[in-house]
Amino acid sequence: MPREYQFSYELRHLVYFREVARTLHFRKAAEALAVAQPALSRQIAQLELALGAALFIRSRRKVELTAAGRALAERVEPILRGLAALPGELRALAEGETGRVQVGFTGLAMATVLPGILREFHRAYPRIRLELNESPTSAQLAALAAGDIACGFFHPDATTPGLKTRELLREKNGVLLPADHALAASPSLRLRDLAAVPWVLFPRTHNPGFYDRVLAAFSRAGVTPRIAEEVWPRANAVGLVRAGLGATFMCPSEARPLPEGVTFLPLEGPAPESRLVIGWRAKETMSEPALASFLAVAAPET
Amino acid sequence: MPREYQFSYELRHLVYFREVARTLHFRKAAEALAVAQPALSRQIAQLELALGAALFIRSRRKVELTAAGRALAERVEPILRGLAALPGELRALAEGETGRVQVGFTGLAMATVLPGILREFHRAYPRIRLELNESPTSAQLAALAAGDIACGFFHPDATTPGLKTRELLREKNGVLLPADHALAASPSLRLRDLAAVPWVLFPRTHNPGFYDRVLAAFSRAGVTPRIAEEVWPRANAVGLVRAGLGATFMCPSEARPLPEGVTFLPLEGPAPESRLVIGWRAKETMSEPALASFLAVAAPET
DNA sequence: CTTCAGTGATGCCTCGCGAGTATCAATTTT
DNA sequence: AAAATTGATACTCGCGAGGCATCACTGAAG
Repeated sequence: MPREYQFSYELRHLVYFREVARTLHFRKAAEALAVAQPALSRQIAQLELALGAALFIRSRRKVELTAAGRALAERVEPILRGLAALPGELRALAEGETGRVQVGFTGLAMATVLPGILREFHRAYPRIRLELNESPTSAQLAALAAGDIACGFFHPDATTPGLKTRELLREKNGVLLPADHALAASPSLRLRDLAAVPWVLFPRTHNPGFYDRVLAAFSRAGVTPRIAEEVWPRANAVGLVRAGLGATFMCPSEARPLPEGVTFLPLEGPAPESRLVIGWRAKETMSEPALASFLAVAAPET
Repeated sequence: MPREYQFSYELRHLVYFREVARTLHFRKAAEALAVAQPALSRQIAQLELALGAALFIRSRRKVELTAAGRALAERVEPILRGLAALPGELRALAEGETGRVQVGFTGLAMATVLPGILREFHRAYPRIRLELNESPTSAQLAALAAGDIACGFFHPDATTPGLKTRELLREKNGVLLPADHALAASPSLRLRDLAAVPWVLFPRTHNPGFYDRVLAAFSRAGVTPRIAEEVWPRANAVGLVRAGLGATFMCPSEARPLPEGVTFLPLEGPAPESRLVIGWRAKETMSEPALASFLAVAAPET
C-alpha cells in the first residue's frame, strides 16, 4: 500500500508563517525573509488552504492572528527551533563529538587501565556519555554479539569471531595472602608451596579461558587446588582474602596500591597470566563515530 | 536585518528519510512514497548535505542507519506526527469545536441562567474548555476591554463601548428576610414598610449602575436606607440575611429554590430591577470560533 | 569461476511551482 | 479630497523535483 507523501505544506510555509505571526505585517515579514511580498502572501494563503483554517484576519490596514493562527504559532515555534538545531547536533554526532558508548569491563580492567582511560577520554570528549557495565568476559562477548555493548574490556579467549581486539595488559600473576598468614613473610613463593592454601576464585562460567589456565598452572606445579569460594565481582575477592578465607591470584598492576590487611607475593615458576584486551565489532570501527572517539583514546593505533 | 530563510531542507526530505529509515530499502521506500527511486536517492543525498552528516551507509546490497541517522529518526518521528495532526486540530479550532473561552459572571448569573447554559453548552461542544471567573460587573467591563475575558455575564451599565450585549434577565426585585423576622409573614410589602430594616448590599464600586438604582428606588419610596453590611460575592448575602443581620434585594428567579431560614417577599410599588446581559467585544463575534460557539448557546439570535 | 538478479547512483529531460515585477483595490491619514 | 500604505492579483521566468533509461557494483546460485 503506497503511503503517499502526506504533507501539502512545507517547512518554508511554517517559517514564513512564523515571521508574519511575529511582525503582523506582510511587507516587513517579506523583507525579513528576503522575499517579495506577493510571494509571501501566496505562501500564507497556501498554508491556510492546506490546514483548512484561516490563520490571519486581514483588514487592509491591519493583520491579526485568528484563534487557529495563535495555536499554530505556539506549536510551530518549538518545532522550528528543534529543526534548526538539528544540523549542528547531527554533525557533532557524526564527528564523534557527542553521543553514547556502552562499555563492558571486568574488575581487572577497573583495577588497572580503565580509570586512566576514563579520565583521558572525558577530557578529550566531554560531551560523549559512557555507559559502563561491569560484567564477566563471557557475558561481554555475548553482549557484543547481541549489540548490547559497543566495546568491552575483557580477558581474551581463543575465539573472538568478528571482533577486533587490542591488548592492554599481560602480566604473570602473584598471590594475594592475608597479612597474618604464615607464608606472608616469604620474599617469594612457588605454586607448590601453596598446596595447603584454600583458594578464592571466580565462577568458571564467567571466564572459562582464564579459569582453565589457572587450573593448568596448578597441574604443571603438581598441585590439586582446594577451592574455598567462588566470588564475583572481582573486588570482593580481596575482602575474602583479608577475612582469612584463602588466597587469590592477582597481577602486580592490580595489587598496586596494596589494600590493607593483605600481602602480595610474586610467584616463581608456573603461574597463571592475567590478560586484558579491549574488543569491538570489526564492522563498527568506522560507522560509529562515538565509538571511534572512544577507541582513539582507549586503543590508539600503533 | 533580513532574517533569511534558514532551512536548506524541507518537510519532504524528512518524510522521505523516515520512510527509508523504516524500510532500509530505497526502492521499497520510493514505491511507498509513490515516487521514483532516483528522486528518492537524490532527496536523501540532499538532506545529508544539508545536515552535514551521513545518514545511511549504503553498501550496494544493504542499507544501514548511521549513528546520526538513528538520532534523526528518533527526532523526526514525533515532529512529523505532530505536524500531521495539525490540520485536524486547527480546523476543529477554526470551526469552534475546540478551544477555550474565558467567561466572567456575577453571582446573579450563577444563581439564574448560567447553570442551564453551561449544561447545554457542554453537551453541544464537549471539547471546548470554559474558564469561569466570578467577578463584579465593573471588573468584567475592565477585563473585556483588556482582553482578559472573551465574554461576561453582568449587569448592563449605560456605557458598554465596543461591546455587543444581549439581555438574559430583567426582573423587579423582591426582598429576602430572615424567616423569623416580624414582617416575614406579610403576603407582600412596599419599600416604605421596610424603613427600619438594616440592609445587606454590595460595594458600590462593584456595580455602580445597579447600586445607584437601588438608592433611587429608596428615595422614590421616601426612605433613607440603613446599610448594615456590604458583602461580595453575592452568595454570601443570603448567609448574612439568614444570620439575622438584615434584608437584601433579590429577584424571583434567584430566590428559587428558596434557601433554608429565609423568606422571599415580592415588593409592591418602587423597587430596584435586576438585569443581566451577556456581553462580548463586537469585533470578535466572527473571529473567535470558540466564542462564537459559546454565544450560539448562551445568546442565540432572535 | 561464471552468471544473473537485485540495488543504489547518475545523466538527461520535462514541467510544475515558487519568486519577482507591475499593478490593483481598499483603507487610513493629512 | 488627495495621498500614502498595504495586502491581493496577473503574468512571466527559472530553478529544481520527478520520471525514464542506464550504469556500476554486490552477493547468491549454478
